[in-house]
Amino acid sequence: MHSPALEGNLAQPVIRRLDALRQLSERGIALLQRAILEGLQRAGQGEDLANEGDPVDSVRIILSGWLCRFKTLEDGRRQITSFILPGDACDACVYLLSVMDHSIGTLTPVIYADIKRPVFERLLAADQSLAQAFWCETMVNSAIQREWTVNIGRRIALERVAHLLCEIHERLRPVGMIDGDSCAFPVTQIDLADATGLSVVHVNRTLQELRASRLITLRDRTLTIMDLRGLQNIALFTADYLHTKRCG
Amino acid sequence: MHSPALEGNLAQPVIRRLDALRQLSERGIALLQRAILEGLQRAGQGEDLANEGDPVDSVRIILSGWLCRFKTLEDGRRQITSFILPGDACDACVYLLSVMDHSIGTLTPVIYADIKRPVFERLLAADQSLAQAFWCETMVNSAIQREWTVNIGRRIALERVAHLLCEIHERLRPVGMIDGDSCAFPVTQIDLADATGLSVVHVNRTLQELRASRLITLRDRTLTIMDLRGLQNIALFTADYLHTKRCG
DNA sequence: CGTGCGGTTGAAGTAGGTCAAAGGGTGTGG
DNA sequence: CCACACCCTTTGACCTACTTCAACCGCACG
Repeated sequence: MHSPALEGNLAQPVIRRLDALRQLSERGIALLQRAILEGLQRAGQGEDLANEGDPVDSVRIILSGWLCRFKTLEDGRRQITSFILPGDACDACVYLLSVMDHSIGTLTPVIYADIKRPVFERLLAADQSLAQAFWCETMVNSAIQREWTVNIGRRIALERVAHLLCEIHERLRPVGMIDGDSCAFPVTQIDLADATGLSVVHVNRTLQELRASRLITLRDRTLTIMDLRGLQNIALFTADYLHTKRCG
Repeated sequence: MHSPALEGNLAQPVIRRLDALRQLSERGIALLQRAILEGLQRAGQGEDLANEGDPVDSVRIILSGWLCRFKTLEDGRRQITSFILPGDACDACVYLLSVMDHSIGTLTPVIYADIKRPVFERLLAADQSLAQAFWCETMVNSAIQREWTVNIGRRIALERVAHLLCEIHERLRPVGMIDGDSCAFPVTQIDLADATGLSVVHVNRTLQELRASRLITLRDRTLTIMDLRGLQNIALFTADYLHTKRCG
């Protein structure tokens, strides 16, 4: 686990993700890679990396594993506001706000880099392409959050679940986590319900409908999209909001 | 309208907003004020300032008037994803994405400053406090968007509408647009429905319920919150996510 | 071998949607 | 100055997509 080769691989998803948004300079890549290796951390499944109210003083970059942001109402109702996938920088900039207004929990074991704020700021100052890539990432996250608002506000259950699956599929691709038409999908139906604003029971029935329509298979934490076009159609999905083209 | 005094006043909401997030330097204020005055624009009510797919090459800072961001599905369903209030910088950073993934429409006549990207970037480079304030603003907007996800996903109609009213009230305060317990509220029930993910009919009945509970008055585009604590209670509202304390 | 979690099923209830029509205010054109 | 049109609001009746409750199943794990 501590051979240079393996460690180099660890940073791959992040670099792929950022480089897809904004071409990184060689120097930027090297600096980033070093910062990542110096801040390596692990967390188990079902842990909360941060809670509402916590002070924020570092940036976390996810190297492997899935997480989710969520908020909980006083009476226990829970809403997942986004999924954080390998290569995502969670809180690249949230730290500007000093205090967490939401929580972050792991859905799987996770390997991440914890980069202290001053280190991160030096990183951005040292390489313009890195700074721009991180800002782009932040803006894409905002765009995703807007789309979730639309999804939950105006799509019916079937469209809503389908849309979420399309989004995750599309986001996993650039970081190389799609294998054919399948991908890991470590999200329980409970999580899916909390992410879509539906009840577990209804998510269950909705998934069955998607399966019955031969659009997807979802078993043993593996999602297979059998008919991507079909799924996108019923989801009213267009990938524009993910801004996968290079920006800036 | 073109006396220096009046023009100075125009920029007030923006400066108050940004300064509340991150104390601005004298120099920063002066630079910002100049950039604003050089880019003054107007728009009428019901105009779209930008549409999905449009290229983005400037930042708009709202000096007076209300706008909303929204997305429309193919079949006409519409979701407002946020309200843009006086003092807000719409797209302070969205321009990084090059293409709009949503539209922006006016709810009232609007006065705004259109600042071209290179000018804006020079502004940020010239004064650190301005740069930080704008980034903070962007992060607060993300936080608001997350809360909307929670609102629409997990709150019932009554809570949801109440929460939206609380939020707007709270956001108008720092820019000095609250008069006692009243404020302008140029949002139709149609808009309210599109913002909350409800139907117009149900928004209407929900408002009546809030009125019957003597929590609010809403007539002639004026909102009066008669019992703020009560409204916040049923909305499960806490202002934390608005990060009104200085940050950074 | 129990215990607990996630998934599945059925039955019954309800929050909120849809449809349709009517009322009030305002602006416009004849 | 009236009439008409348009937009927003309001109301009533009916409908349904989704929730809730409750139970059961299968599987992994201690």
